[in-house]
Amino acid sequence: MPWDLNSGNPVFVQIIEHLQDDIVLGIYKPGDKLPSVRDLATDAGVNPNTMQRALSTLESTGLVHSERTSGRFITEDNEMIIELKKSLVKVQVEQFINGMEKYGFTGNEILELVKQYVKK
Amino acid sequence: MPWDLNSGNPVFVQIIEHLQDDIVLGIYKPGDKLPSVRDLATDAGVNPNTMQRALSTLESTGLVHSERTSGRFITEDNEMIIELKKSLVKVQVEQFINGMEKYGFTGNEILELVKQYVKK
DNA sequence: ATTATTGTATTAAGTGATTAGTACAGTAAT
DNA sequence: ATTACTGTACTAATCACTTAATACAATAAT
Repeated sequence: MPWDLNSGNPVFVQIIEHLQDDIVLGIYKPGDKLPSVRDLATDAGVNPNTMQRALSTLESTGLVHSERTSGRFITEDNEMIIELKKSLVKVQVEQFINGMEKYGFTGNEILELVKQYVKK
Repeated sequence: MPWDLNSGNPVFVQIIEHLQDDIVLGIYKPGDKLPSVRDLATDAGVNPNTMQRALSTLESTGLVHSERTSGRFITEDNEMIIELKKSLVKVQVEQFINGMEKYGFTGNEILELVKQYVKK
């Protein structure tokens, strides 16, 4: 049985995740105009091509859209953003629990662990 | 401020993680002989060179060691394995909680979320 | 009108990871 | 002794990602 070897994280993917987080966290709000590709690239410390790739890929999800020459904007669909957050949280929690169960921890043991680490 | 863009996961790194998990889970026990580089490569579905790279890298941690021509073996130091497991668990829990807190969840909310997902 | 800014497109080069193929020397099994 | 297996070494080719540099057309700002 082949192992699972599909967690490569290229920079442009990490950029997408970063932008998704910013949107979900409300740093960018529905309808907001994003900084230009070039400015974002400078902020992130990456090549404009890489930022362009991240943005145009992110675009295919509908979360952002570009107005050819006036800029790029966050979706006005607040429900989409809320759903994205739910989805991101769900994935993160499930991955965590799966990982812990793989190590042999029971549900209660996982809860105890989280309790311990939360109190710091 | 530059973004944090350092989570690339090449295959040989994922192999290391996979092997660490197998050791921590007791699939390989202290002193056990590992399958040959070529067999492991076939198992994993990767090139022998890639497996060799993963193994020789893992070697530098002391978790495994090679006897030139007779094979490669898991450390007999059981304490090292226990410590590795603790460390892996700690990293996973902390990363999870940090991620959740970034999304604005409080300690109690995180616990509630875990509780929900654990019961499935 | 002129200028700056926008997203987008294109070509080229460089880098790291991976695969492929081959080879060598030492040990184990027979 | 012979054979098979072991880790290891080496070169070459390929691929995806990234960077670099440049260019174009449409809009915004002046």
